[in-house]
Amino acid sequence: MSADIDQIIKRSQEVCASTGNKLTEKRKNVLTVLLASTIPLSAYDIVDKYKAQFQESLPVMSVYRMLDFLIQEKLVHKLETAGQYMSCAHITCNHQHETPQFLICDRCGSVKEIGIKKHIIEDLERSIQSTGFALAHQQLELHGVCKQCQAISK
Amino acid sequence: MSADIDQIIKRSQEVCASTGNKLTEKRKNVLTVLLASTIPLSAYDIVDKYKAQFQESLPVMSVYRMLDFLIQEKLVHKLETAGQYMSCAHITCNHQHETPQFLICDRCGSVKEIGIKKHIIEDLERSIQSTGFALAHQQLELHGVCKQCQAISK
DNA sequence: TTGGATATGATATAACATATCATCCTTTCG
DNA sequence: CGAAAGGATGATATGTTATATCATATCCAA
Repeated sequence: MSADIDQIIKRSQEVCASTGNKLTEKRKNVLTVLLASTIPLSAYDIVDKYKAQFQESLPVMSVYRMLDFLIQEKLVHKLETAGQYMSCAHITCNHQHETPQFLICDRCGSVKEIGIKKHIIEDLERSIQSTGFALAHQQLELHGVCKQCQAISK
Repeated sequence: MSADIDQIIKRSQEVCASTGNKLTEKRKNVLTVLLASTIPLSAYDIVDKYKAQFQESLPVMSVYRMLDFLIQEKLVHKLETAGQYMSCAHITCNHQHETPQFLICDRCGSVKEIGIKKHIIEDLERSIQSTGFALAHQQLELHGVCKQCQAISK
């Protein structure tokens, strides 16, 4: 485990402790698998990587439960448009989480998580207000082509 | 078929003709099923409704193909976060389509399609520009609770 | 009328997700 | 200490969304 990942895990344990929950060995391992990946993974991808990395087979049911837990602790995001999961890019940040905005490359599958500007969200909310709709978990998933893939196709 | 739906279908036929394509009987029926629904439907939902409405069984494979066609003609939208489909609320409008923005009620499943303000999209694009990412099909799916459901829960 | 293009059918399977009941492990409290 | 309770995980089955592939049918143009 790289020093970086080690540090993020340590911070994750603190996050869980602060909510009165436990980052068990297996939950920690699932998070580690996600941290080690440059692209988001499906629950079934995680089963495979987990087996390769830890020589231990995990039922997909358990992976889903552990993902639910990690999402609840805000250590992991689910990409709804892809049915995939990725670790939060800001686990070690102390500041409050902004509304996450994901730039999903439809060519290579990489995803960049950027914070969305507050005033854009505010504009969006204002634009919605007249309809009486109450926004829930705000998360924007934007599809396109990343810089690297654009360079390649030229 | 209601007069409203009848008119939308007529307009849809013109749209297809203008792109050199045909709104066949079955494609028209699939669109009719979607137009008649107040909530978005999955491909499998459409199979069921189609059977009830037209006394004819359609393979789900065909439904997916027809949906692909209708989406290409911009008569139908796919909600990526839900795996469901709905007819475009603006088929009979002549103006150019704005970036669609969907307000999805997580309680009752209803979806409201509203046009997003141009300046918000421009802000979003500017916010993304620095990363070198090229946006593709722009569509925002926002989850929350609609006005009616808020009223009920009070 | 025939031949190519487009549309649809049939079958199989992949990929993502949940329901349910059983088992195991830890914590707590008498 | 030891049993009860609650949380975490395992095992099995099944539901839901989507695609691959090959076959058949329909339509239009040369």
